[in-house]
Amino acid sequence: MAGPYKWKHGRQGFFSRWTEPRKAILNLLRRTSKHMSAKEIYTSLHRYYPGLGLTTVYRTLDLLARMGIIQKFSFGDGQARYEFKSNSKTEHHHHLVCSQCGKIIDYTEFTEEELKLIQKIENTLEKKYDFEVQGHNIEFFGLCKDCR
Amino acid sequence: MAGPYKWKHGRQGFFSRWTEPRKAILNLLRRTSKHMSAKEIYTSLHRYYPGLGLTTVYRTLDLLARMGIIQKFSFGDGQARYEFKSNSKTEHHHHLVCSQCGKIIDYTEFTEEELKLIQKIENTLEKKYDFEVQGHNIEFFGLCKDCR
DNA sequence: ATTGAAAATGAAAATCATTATCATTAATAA
DNA sequence: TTATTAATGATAATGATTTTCATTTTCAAT
Ligand SMILES: [Mn+2]
Ligand SMILES: [Mn+2]
Ligand SMILES: [Zn+2]
Ligand SMILES: [Zn+2]
Repeated sequence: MAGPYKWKHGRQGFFSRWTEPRKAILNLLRRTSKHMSAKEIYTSLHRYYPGLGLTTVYRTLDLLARMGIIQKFSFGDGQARYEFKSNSKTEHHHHLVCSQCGKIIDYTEFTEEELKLIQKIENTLEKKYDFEVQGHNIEFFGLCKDCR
Repeated sequence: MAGPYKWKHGRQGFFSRWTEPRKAILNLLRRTSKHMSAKEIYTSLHRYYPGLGLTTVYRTLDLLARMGIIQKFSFGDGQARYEFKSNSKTEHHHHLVCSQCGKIIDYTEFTEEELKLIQKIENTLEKKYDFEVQGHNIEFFGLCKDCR
């Protein structure tokens, strides 16, 4: 009896095969500027990959999120939304969410002041609450141009 | 045939009767420091109000949120959570969310610097995006003391 | 006190996003 | 090739929230 099989494991042992569905889903999120839900991703890709199933979309999104490649958000409209997570700090951004129509606007204009303060706050929190800060979600909600 | 009936309308025309279930739900949220879900509120109150239905809890939470008395949150654990919204600025707070166990910690220690900067950012956003800011959600996520 | 319109309620059914099952297919080390 | 595991997708199950609908409650007008 042979010993256990060995696999070329994918990045960080999260998966072992970089398949078509996975590529397609990540590429879509890479390209789009939208904050897409699983259903939207499925509908968008199903056109080119008729075999693709919604289950695989959910599984892949979970996988990519666990790997830290994409970020999952709950904006409060009942479905999770995802976006590609750039590793460059300059592309980090926050959100403006219209509480009327649900539109989401990316907000990227950070001042030095802002960046420093956030860093300072995170340090304070780590000490005060013995909490390891991994990231933050900052959103401003209100009424967008069209919903005023 | 008499003309249309006239009603003493409740605050801002959102409702017309300040009933027992409504009082009970608001009072619970007023007292607790937790961030409770509809189900949790239902379970907690059902003990004292055996007639209370989960549907009424959902309806009342929606009502109170629309009135601006409570705030609805989506922390990403699959169910909405609610908390009483103090009108005093000193009680405004942000959240630390443990991505492992879901624990939510209120964070209230704001510096002058922090408050001013947030105000400044909101003003910038209003102009730049023609967006009427009504509030913000700021959360830091990571690992709590027990989950490190 | 009685009446009748409208509001509020709760049980049950419906909806909708997400997850679990399971049988099938694809990939690949041996 | 073959044996073994990974990946997939159809389907069923789950769980939170909403909708429907029949009943009860409230209250202004009589
Ligand atoms: Mn974004
Ligand atoms: Mn809180
Ligand atoms: Zn809008
Ligand atoms: Zn924790």
